[in-house]
Amino acid sequence: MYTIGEVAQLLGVSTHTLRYYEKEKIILPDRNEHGDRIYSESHLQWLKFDLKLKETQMPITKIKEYAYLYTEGEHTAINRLKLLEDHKSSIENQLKTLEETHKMLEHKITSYKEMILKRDEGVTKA
Amino acid sequence: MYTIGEVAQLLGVSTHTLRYYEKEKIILPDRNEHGDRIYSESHLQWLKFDLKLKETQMPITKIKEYAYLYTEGEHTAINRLKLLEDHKSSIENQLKTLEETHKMLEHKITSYKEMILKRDEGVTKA
DNA sequence: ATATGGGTTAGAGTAAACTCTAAGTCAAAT
DNA sequence: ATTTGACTTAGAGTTTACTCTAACCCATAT
Repeated sequence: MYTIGEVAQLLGVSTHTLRYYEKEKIILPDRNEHGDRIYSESHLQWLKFDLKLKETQMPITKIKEYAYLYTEGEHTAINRLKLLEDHKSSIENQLKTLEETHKMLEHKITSYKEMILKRDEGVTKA
Repeated sequence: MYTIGEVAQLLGVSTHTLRYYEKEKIILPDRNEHGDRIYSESHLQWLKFDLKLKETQMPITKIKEYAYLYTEGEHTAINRLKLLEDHKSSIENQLKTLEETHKMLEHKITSYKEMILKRDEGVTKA
């Protein structure tokens, strides 16, 4: 069981952000007798997953949608499946772009190194 | 040689965006006798590269910096090299996150499919 | 006693990257 | 003649995802 501050620390987000996610109904932690938010292990896992979705460019609106469907129960399973499959495709596209660009950069970096080397040889000779 | 509208079409950006990039000194196309922007093949290649950087999460400020260093001449080659190497690292981190999340999604998707299948079997039997 | 960390509402502010509007000009094509 | 696509300046507006402030309350730890 974690307080908001502990969760913030653990996940590297601010307490502001956690309250904002709650306002957006992305996570709904429990409360203790004082009204303080209490996050369980499963809340933490949920948040971690959400942050992975965010890191992989899923917009907050989609994450909200997923969370909403979740609260709506089992009959939304197909919708959630669809949403996750769409995101999987998106990730595959991103991977493609990143791999391509990675290759381009490797080439450019090699060229730059050669260029600098030749230039510096020239300087040494002069 | 391309007009701004042609470049916009080819690259899938708006003419607004191209003028904005020019204001930000990311691309500086030539002009014809009427003052219309004229983009050469190399301008196009430059833009394509910039868009790849953008797609791989390089902020516009960094792209501007790279463009600025370029205009400053050969003595900035080491700085440009450093910038590209940093971005290569960033891409490697993104790849890691995406691959991890891709795996997570594959698992979740499998679970969902099983869950839906079992549920529908139940319905058929009832 | 006071500092720390938690709570609230309501709303303002921020940064990034566009995106668009107004209001006018100019040239080529139909 | 008019539509189309180009140009200009200057600045306003939009979206996303926070981020923070005010102003006040409550409980635990030092």
